[in-house]
Amino acid sequence: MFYTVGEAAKRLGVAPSTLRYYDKEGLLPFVERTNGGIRMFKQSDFEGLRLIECLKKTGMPIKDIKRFMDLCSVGDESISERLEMIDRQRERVLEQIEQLKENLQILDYKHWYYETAKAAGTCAVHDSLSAQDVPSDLRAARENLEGGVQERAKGS
Amino acid sequence: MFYTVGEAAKRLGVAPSTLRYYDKEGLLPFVERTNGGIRMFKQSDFEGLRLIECLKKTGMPIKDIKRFMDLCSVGDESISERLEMIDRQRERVLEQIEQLKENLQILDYKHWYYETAKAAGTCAVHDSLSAQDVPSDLRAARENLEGGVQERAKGS
DNA sequence: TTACTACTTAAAGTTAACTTTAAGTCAATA
DNA sequence: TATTGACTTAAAGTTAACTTTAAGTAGTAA
Repeated sequence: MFYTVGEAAKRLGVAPSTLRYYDKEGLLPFVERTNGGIRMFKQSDFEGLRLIECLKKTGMPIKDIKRFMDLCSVGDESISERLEMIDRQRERVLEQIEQLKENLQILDYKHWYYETAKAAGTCAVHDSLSAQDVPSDLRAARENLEGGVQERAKGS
Repeated sequence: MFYTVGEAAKRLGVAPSTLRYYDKEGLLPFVERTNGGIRMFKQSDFEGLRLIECLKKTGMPIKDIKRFMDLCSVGDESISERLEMIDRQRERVLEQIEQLKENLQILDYKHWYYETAKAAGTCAVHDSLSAQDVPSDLRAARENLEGGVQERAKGS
């Protein structure tokens, strides 16, 4: 029912040194030790580790994750603050997704750009193309990419 | 019609040292200089910079961005390879979005968890709750978070 | 011509998040 | 009891992406 640091690391797909580092940074106050000082990860510890993974993957720095874990340790009096941290992180994730979607549009435009150039054998094919030659769902991204400041004279 | 490094940095919302660093790393081969050696950013340079921003924000390392810029410099013979790089990056972005959405679900569950705990004044309220007490759209996230390995005896 | 501000480079410094190393300990097996 | 492999800590090393510093140059305004 218990895992050593190596077994826990394998189960989580991280290096043992990573778990020791997290422990040293105070992210794993819930992990107990044997008399000999060896860490014993129990089933329920993996729930905390899964949350840490979630916070890390959504860009929360180690220090802030430690803050959250400290709040968990003090008990019920910190519920409101924990809720606030979760809500702030949720909003950051929504922003990240929006940002990625916007950048995805630019990559979609570039995909079309190079597909078209590849078919023509040269990027110069785009010199004679205007907005209506660009697939409608990519026009906004093209504007975004090119700054939309000035219109290039076509066919000149 | 030209920008110094400081003006370009301001327009892009980055530090001048960042643009100098990018230039040193070979990301800005298109930026020209005055006789005196001062960088002159022209309108069209901002298109390249916008693409660099896109690649950076989607997690591409500086080295790979340099690779892409080098490909741009060689001309039409590198179109296919540039297309491949764009396509690979597109897929990474789709993966990132999926990952973020999954982690968002966990945060949504935690939001509900702490809202409920806050209302009850204690996290212990969750000890007496079972799967059907969890909003249906959050059950999957709860399973994900708790590993779903074992069912806790209720009310014991 | 003298200030003055922003520019230049090279090199060193910073930060986050690990990873590696060194020296030693624990626990199970031959 | 001795060996083996995984564990322990502290401290140093790594990497990416900048930022800062130092020493000097460019270009403009008085």
